[in-house]
Amino acid sequence: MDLSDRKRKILQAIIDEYIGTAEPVGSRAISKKENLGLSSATIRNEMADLEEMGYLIQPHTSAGRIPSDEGYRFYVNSLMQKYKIGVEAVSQLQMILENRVSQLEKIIKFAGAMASKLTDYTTVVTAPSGQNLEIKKIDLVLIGNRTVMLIVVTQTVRNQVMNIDIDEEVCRKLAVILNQKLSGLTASEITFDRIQEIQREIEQTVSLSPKVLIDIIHFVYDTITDDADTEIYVNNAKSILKYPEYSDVEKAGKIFSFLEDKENLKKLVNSTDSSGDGIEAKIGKENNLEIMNDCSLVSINYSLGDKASGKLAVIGPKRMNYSKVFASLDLISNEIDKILKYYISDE
Amino acid sequence: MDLSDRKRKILQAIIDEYIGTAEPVGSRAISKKENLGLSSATIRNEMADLEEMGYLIQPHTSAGRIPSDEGYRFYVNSLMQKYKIGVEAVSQLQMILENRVSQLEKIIKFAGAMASKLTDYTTVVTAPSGQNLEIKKIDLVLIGNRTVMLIVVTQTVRNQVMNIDIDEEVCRKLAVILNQKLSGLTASEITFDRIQEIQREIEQTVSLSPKVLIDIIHFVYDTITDDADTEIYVNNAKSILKYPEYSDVEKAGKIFSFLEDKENLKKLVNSTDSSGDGIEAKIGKENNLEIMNDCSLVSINYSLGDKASGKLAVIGPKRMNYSKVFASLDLISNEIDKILKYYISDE
DNA sequence: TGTTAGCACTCAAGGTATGAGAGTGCTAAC
DNA sequence: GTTAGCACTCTCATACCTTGAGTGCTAACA
Repeated sequence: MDLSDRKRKILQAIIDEYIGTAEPVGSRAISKKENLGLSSATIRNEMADLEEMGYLIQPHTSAGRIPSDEGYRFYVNSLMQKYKIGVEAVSQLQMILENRVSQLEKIIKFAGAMASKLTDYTTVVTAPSGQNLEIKKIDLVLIGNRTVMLIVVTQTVRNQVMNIDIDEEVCRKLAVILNQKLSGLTASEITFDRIQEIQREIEQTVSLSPKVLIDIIHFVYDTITDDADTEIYVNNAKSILKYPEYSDVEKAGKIFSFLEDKENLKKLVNSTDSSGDGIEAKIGKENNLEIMNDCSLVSINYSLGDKASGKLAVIGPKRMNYSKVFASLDLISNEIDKILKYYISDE
Repeated sequence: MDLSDRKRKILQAIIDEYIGTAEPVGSRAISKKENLGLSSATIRNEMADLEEMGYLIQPHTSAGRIPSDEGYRFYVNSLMQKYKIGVEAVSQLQMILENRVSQLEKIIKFAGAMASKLTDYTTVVTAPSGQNLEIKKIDLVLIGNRTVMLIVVTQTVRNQVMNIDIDEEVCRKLAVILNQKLSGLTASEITFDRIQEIQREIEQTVSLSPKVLIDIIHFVYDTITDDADTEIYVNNAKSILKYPEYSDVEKAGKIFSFLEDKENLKKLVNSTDSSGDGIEAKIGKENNLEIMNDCSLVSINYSLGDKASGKLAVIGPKRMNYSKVFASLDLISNEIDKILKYYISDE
């Protein structure tokens, strides 16, 4: 299955060209542009071979060739040139980040925005699950008549509201117990057993009707362990409309619907490999999703030390500038890692 | 400037028709559909009059007429029929809301989602400014080495992070003082003078380097008064692509860019009347914004008692179904008001 | 005086033919 | 193994024509 050096060069030239123009590329164009010293006829023969091998597709007899999914795959794996991001961009990114040590969420949103700015494609970024973040503090605040807000502080803040009939005094006592028992743990370490232990402790200290107590216990447990609404942020969705492959409004609309459907988007993004710290590209059908057949998803994991991790991904046309996207994601994820490591360090 | 009854009926019929079809409507169509007992020739004469008066426009000589901005305006002010929302939809909305008394943010997001579901247009919803919400509690939590998070609880939670070198003990003391001095107030009541008063109090109780103290004071003041990032949520942006007036990808792209540009979107939405509790429609050029020339913005204020208010708005083609949009916004804002009133009541 | 039928006219939209251009595959010669 | 040359194919843009919807005007009618 390996290709002659000449075939590789030709395939690379075709894909590079196609990425730029979105037009099928012909033999003449290649023989002119590249200085391979070959005539178009020779290139034609090679192209016919490459097509037979499955790397190229001919939309119709008298058109040039475009890369197949396999062609892109080969390109990404073996042919692609390394893209070098300009020094100005890098130092600008670093500068902004340094002045922006702030909430986790802001950093994450910023990462997405930055990626879409560098690549000019749509980006998707998910917040870390929070299940592995240490609970710094828990608070219970009365914010209205019969309305209590539970606030869980980790690197970020999660809050939830419940209607229940308790007074400020009780609130305070409950908060003290919850803090004693839970702070320092991570959400994933908190089992329902542990919470029930707390329930017994509360029974001894505070006088509450059993129903209210049970409600509170469930409330606390749910709030802490609920991971359903890990956020997912989409940036620059409109860039989709820039690419000729979506000039069909019908098609564009479908992609937009998909990008607004956070649940399925999460599924897609989470279907990428979560273990490594490398970049993963899923090209067209590799995504196993009808709507992504004409798109590629390039993703990278960023991490908060060893505690939790999220994903930063780019969604774009299959003929995206992979090398630029790879370089951008790599850069951002590295810089963000640095910041986050500093930001959550405990010593 | 008043119109004969017949002209009104004809104008109404034309706009109703155009709202449905997005095609210029001709005299024959009107004379057939409406049972006015008039021939197309008569209608034609009336239409010529209406055009002269500025209510209608003829895209080209041999086409039917479409409403002008003034035509829509007249329609909205005087002609429009009341739309009745189905009982099922209403009771469904009420049911969901009742089971969903939860954070302010969630309610707001839900309002936007619901409006876009009812109308099938793009909706925009802004959170209340927070400046008039009472501070329930303030907390200061150490979340990492030299990293402090300030948490301000009102009906909602705002948090901000700062790098500063203090220990847990100091944190706690500061939190106590801040709570004593600030809880119960609204952000708008907090002046820098007042904060400086607190600064003096801190100086007496806690030993801190002057620089750190000043940093903290600024940090607190900024976090509380910062209103820059009041959120704005966009729903169902993709619906734009459904309407033939945006089948031009170019045009659609511009609208999308605009919808992603939160700052300018806020400006647009906030340019609507904020005092009343009625519905306001801005049609085409009335928005004073190039990009909105072919769109209408219909908005309503919702309120949290008398304390703060936000906006719920629909953005759609000028030929939107105004009467349905009006009814939907009215319904949702009413229901949300009810819930919020209950939710923030203090007694 | 208001309404209507009739007719000539206009214009956009859609279908068809045509030609140019890009690109291919194949063959034969180098 | 490489290349020049040629016939062939297919898309795209253009021009042209037809069709149909709709108008404005005029003259006749109630």
